[in-house]
Amino acid sequence: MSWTEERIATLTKMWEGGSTASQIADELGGVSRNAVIGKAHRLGLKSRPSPVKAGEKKAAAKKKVAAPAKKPAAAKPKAKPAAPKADTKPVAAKPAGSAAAKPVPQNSQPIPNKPDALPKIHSVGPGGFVRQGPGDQQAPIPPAPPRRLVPAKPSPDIADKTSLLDLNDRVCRWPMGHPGEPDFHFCGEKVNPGFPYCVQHCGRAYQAQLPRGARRPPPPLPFGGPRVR
DNA sequence: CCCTGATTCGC
DNA sequence: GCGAATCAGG
Repeated sequence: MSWTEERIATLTKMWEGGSTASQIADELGGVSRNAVIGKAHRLGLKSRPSPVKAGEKKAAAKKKVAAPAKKPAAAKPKAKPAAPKADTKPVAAKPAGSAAAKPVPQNSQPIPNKPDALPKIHSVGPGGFVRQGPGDQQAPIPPAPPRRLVPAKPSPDIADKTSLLDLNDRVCRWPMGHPGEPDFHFCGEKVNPGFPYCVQHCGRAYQAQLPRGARRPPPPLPFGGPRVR
């Protein structure tokens, strides 16, 4: 599988929408969870509630498939348990799941006022995502949001449709239209229990193997099949 | 054990 | 660039 524009768009949206890498991989199909994560990082989007936080150890040397030949005397400065970096402070960015957890109200954002904030102009792509300019490196996001960001609905056009953000284990995930397009949404019907799709779409997703010679005409593909323009 | 994302590194 | 292997935390 290759990373087409549409697949990348879906990945980006789902990633930013809070879906897990597994869910994204599952939705895209043909790729592993690792592939999704790897791609996400390469795309520049990252940083999500990761179980592994600062202070990791890079001690373990990775050895993949049987190493064919080692480089002679190619010492790699790898393991470096020492040199504890003291630069990053543990910015407690708890999801604030239990709001009343701490009676001590940790100071909220000092609201980094930016008097010189340039009125950046973003172009908005189909589906409502904000395009990044060429050298527009996503800004470091200095103020770590104390709570999980919930992206607003991309567009009112699909307010009554089942958007990516509306997906859960109980609604049909059959895609309607093409990712990245303004009206892209999901079926949203109640799922056939045990399946990711409703009864109707299960019938499309899972088709019985017919005996030879009794082939069906066209197996309908997800995403509406090949694009017709 | 399961899950998660991060990272490395051979391809 | 890609992604399996591996890691590490929950």
